[in-house]
Amino acid sequence: MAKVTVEGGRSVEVSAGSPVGEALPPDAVCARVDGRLMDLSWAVPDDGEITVRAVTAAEPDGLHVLRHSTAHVLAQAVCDLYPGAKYAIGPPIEDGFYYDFDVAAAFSPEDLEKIEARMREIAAAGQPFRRRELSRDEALRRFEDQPFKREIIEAAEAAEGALGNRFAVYDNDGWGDLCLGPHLPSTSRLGAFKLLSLAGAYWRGDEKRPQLQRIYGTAWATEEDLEAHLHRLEEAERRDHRRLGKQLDLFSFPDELGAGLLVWHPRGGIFRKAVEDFIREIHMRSGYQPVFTPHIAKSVLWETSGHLAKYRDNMYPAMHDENEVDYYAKPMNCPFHVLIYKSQTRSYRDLPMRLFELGTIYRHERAGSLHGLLRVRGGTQDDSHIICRPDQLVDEVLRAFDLTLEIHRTFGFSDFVINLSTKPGEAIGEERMWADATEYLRTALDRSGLEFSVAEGEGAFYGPKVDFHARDAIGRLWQLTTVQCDFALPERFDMEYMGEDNERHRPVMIHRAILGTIERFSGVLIEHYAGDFPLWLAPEQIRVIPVADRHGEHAEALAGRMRERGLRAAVDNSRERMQKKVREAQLMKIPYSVVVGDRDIEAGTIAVRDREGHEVRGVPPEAFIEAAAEESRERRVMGVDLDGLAG
RNA sequence: GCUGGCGUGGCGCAGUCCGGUAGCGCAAGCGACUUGUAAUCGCUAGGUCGUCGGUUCGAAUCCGACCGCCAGCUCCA
Repeated sequence: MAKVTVEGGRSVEVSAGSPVGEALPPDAVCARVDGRLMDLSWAVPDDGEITVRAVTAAEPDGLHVLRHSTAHVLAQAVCDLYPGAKYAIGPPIEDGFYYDFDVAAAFSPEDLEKIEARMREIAAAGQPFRRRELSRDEALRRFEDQPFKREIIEAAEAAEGALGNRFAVYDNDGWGDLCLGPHLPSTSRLGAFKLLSLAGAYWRGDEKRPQLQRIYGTAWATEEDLEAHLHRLEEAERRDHRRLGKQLDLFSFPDELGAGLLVWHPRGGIFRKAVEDFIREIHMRSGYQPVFTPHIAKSVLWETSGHLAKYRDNMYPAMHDENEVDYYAKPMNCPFHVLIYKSQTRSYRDLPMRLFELGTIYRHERAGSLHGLLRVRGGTQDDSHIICRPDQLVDEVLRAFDLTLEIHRTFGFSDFVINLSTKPGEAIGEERMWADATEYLRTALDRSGLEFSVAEGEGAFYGPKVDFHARDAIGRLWQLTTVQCDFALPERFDMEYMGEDNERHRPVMIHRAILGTIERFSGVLIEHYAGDFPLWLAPEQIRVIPVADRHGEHAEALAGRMRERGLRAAVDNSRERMQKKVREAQLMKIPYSVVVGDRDIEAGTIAVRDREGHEVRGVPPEAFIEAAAEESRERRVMGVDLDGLAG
């Protein structure tokens, strides 16, 4: 006999060797024993007492198991329907799971329906997942015709002699998969699932290895959870900046320009200018100096900087000019800023020098990684290089953090995930520099009191960095800010300053971009606000709508007064009905619509409507104009209280 | 870059499987209506069907290349 104590519950006596599941409530999907997740069928050892915790699909670990088992059933269904299919790996992922296959013909969306239907049959059949442990040889024999499984077995053994050379196999109804587990007790316990998409994926993520077909799915404990997730996907779709960019007439990517290259339309231009004006203003206020640099430079600059050696894959090919040297479009602004620094002998009194530029860069990103504004080939960074003495570095990094938080707060972001990224495989500079630079950043982070985690090997090729990821309105994280520490470029460019001791010293450099690129940041803002920009960012802030043609002149006068107060106001004088104009203004997500007709002209009032459809009549025009001008000037995220204006 | 899917007036789509030289809605222009909070009615114009090449009596439709877009290629039994 053995005694099983269920955490937060009672103790049960069970006979030795009986499944731990017998002691657990029926909604358990697996058990946590000594911190390890085990199948419900795991046999209780006969001697002692154990404490176990029931894990249900309502908690992350349980959901993970549920998704893992769903992936397993996906592979089973594929093997049923496509004899000879080779199956590779199928882990649970955030919100779902995937499984990679090698099958003769490409899957089509119709195949997904068939596969999903087969999965439902398997679920309905209630097949138990049975765990067995095999020796290496047995396992190899068991997966004789499954090359990916064989490779996993061989690699696992080479790596760690996993499980002491025992390999777990989960079988249900004759079909089995190599898997550490745990799994659900039965396919009948699968939750609500749906196959979502198809994609290619390299075996082991290596582009030199065979490309497999990946099927993505999502799985949840309940139908309601699944519905909620599908709803979130729709919500993300509704916010898609590429769709909104078109709808709001902000920008476009004409084919004629080339992939990843865009033009900003007038409405997008106003929006972008609002972003840039703010960014310039706050940088000037924070002790940065504006600089301007060209878009191309001779190859020698990129040789010195190390870009041709380490960053060439991301650069556009050279421009050849007969009888002249090659030129390259710049993928970064740093070398130019270095040249500005080096234009004269610098004193320790000149430091820190904070050079700021909205610098346009060109990067030949892989064709398949381009994604609207979020990944472009030509973009403009809010780029700064802070050149300082080593003893100033920590303070300068802290100042950069402060500026980062202030800027993001203004744009409506307040929740961040922060990473300290360390030396990558491809890097320049001595080990010593890397260690020092990383230590400075860590010190600054510690002093800032910000929470952070370390991302090994994720640094830039010239130095370690701190990245800020902002959480948006629907909980997604976006990498925006990067603050990078660089001891290498000052060395390469032989940057110096005269110290107090009348000796030459080497400065250090901080690279930092707070928004990242204006393009990418704009994409994030569009998705964050779903196009409903705060007033100060809205291309058209107020649309004045005359009820009938005869009110046009009055509307124009009103809009004129708004413009005098610095507001971006326009009159809709198209020959449409007023209702149509209201609809139009709302579809264009214009923050405020102002309607004027006979009654207003007579009473000297206006009717104000926000883009959510909230409407207030009888508002004194000056009160509204004043409130809106203030909202815009102060770059508020929240709109004015319309009800408070009604007098 | 790779795998799969897609590309038809400014925008959103049908037509492509089973070749016979294009259709709808919105937007645009014109006319009528002059309207109080999410689409008034009518008329008109607009497309060498991404590009180039091939097959065919004939290609939006079939084949090839290229360009562009979309999903993924990071999560490692």
